[in-house]
Amino acid sequence: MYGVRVSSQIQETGSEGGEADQVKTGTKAASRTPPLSRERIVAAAVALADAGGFESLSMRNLAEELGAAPMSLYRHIANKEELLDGMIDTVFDEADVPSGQTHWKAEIRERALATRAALSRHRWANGLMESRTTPGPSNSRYHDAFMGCLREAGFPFRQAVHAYNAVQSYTYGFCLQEKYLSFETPEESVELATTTLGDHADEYPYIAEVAAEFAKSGGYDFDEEFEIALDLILDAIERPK
Amino acid sequence: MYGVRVSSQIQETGSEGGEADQVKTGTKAASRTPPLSRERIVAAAVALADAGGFESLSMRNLAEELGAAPMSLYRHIANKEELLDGMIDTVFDEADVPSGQTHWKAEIRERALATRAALSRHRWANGLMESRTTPGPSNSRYHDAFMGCLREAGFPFRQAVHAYNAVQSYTYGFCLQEKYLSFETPEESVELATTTLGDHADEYPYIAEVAAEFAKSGGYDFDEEFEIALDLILDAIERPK
DNA sequence: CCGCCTTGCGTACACCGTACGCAACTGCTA
DNA sequence: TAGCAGTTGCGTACGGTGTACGCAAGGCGG
Repeated sequence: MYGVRVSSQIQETGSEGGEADQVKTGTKAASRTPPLSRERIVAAAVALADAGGFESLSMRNLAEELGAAPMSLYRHIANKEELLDGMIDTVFDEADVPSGQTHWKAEIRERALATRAALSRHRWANGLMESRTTPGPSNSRYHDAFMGCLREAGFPFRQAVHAYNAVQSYTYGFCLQEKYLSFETPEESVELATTTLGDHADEYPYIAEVAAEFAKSGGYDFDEEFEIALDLILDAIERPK
Repeated sequence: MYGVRVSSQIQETGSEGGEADQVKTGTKAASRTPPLSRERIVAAAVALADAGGFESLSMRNLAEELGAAPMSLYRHIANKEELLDGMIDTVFDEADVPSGQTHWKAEIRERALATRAALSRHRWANGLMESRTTPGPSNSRYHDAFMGCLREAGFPFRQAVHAYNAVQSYTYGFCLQEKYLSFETPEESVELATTTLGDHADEYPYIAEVAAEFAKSGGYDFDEEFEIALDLILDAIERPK
């Protein structure tokens, strides 16, 4: 979890030969590194946070990953906050989905799945969202399309808002918890539970039950669980009330 | 948002009857500050983060708030991570609720409301939860009681898990979004919307509609909205399926 | 060829979490 | 009562962070 190198994907991709020498704007010869740009920086930041964890995303690490000096980045982004905004926006971009292809219920379902997929590809995103307040274009597009899907399906305004709220909140919340719990195998879940419980297993009988049940039934399937309550919510929305 | 003083509430809480004060080395005179302790430190950290925002919570600021030197805190907590764990645990403590008093539906509803109340009293908590992995006692108690309420009400194990997941995810997710959007007055919401939209109002027609609707109907009532979809979910859980 | 404008970077600063070791106080035991 | 061990507070210092500032070197229009 340290000094992770992600560069192969990011910087120039082709620089096999390590003579990344003339950082210089080489008077001749193809200068190895392509020029910095906002997009290249943001993409590298996303890749770095994905690979090395959010805490490894420092301006210095990022610069190194890009083969540049730390302060060079500031020619393209105002500050780290803006960088984070950009990163969040790429997540929303990934979470978007073509609209108007199917029944609203299928589309909303797909949107929720895509959102969860994007958020679990970039585990740092969920925690980051809460601190961001200036949405980027993909963010706006994403939310607009989501709301649009419901309105176009004929939901009256208020109902559309309620549906939007229910699905969106559930999705974010699920991803949050998913990361919070984050055990991925049955053994892990049991281990976590026993660690958590310590010797107080009898103090928390219902947690103990959950641990025991999942231990014997082969663990917790996050995908399945996500969809079960999602469908519950979608059905509830559909119902005339 | 700077140099916020929170001390009045924190230090000296027990001064009421307490001339048990000079635990201090005070050769003379009632030395003002009670001795440091883990609880006092955690409580001060919560108060500081509440008042000054999470970013103002540095060990140095916290120490100053407590009238101590930065390094003194480390006699009582291993490191900042542990401090954060403690802070989260106090939030869960606040979010808990007496159990077994009423019908499960009323109790779960109340639990969700209490959770939201605690999370919005401490706006830093939601973003913090995602990084914590070692739950404290209040955390375990909270989750155990929640699950216990459902099991005691007769839900079979799997169903209880689904219900737990639906309500819990929705609640966390709502609070996350609430903070993310965080406008509190109609004017604010309109302002935010127009800022967000910029001159591209026609690019995001559905967001624009939301802004317009809420502008004329007196803003967005988070409390009401939370409960509407919450009840939707609770009803869906209740239904035999 | 000259000057301007953009891009990259080296240095420096304030702030962060915290390792380490000393000093002062407490409470015990002789 | 003297001494000693243990606990608590703190001063100093180190390596990390984000980033202000100003210089240097290319690209480019005149």
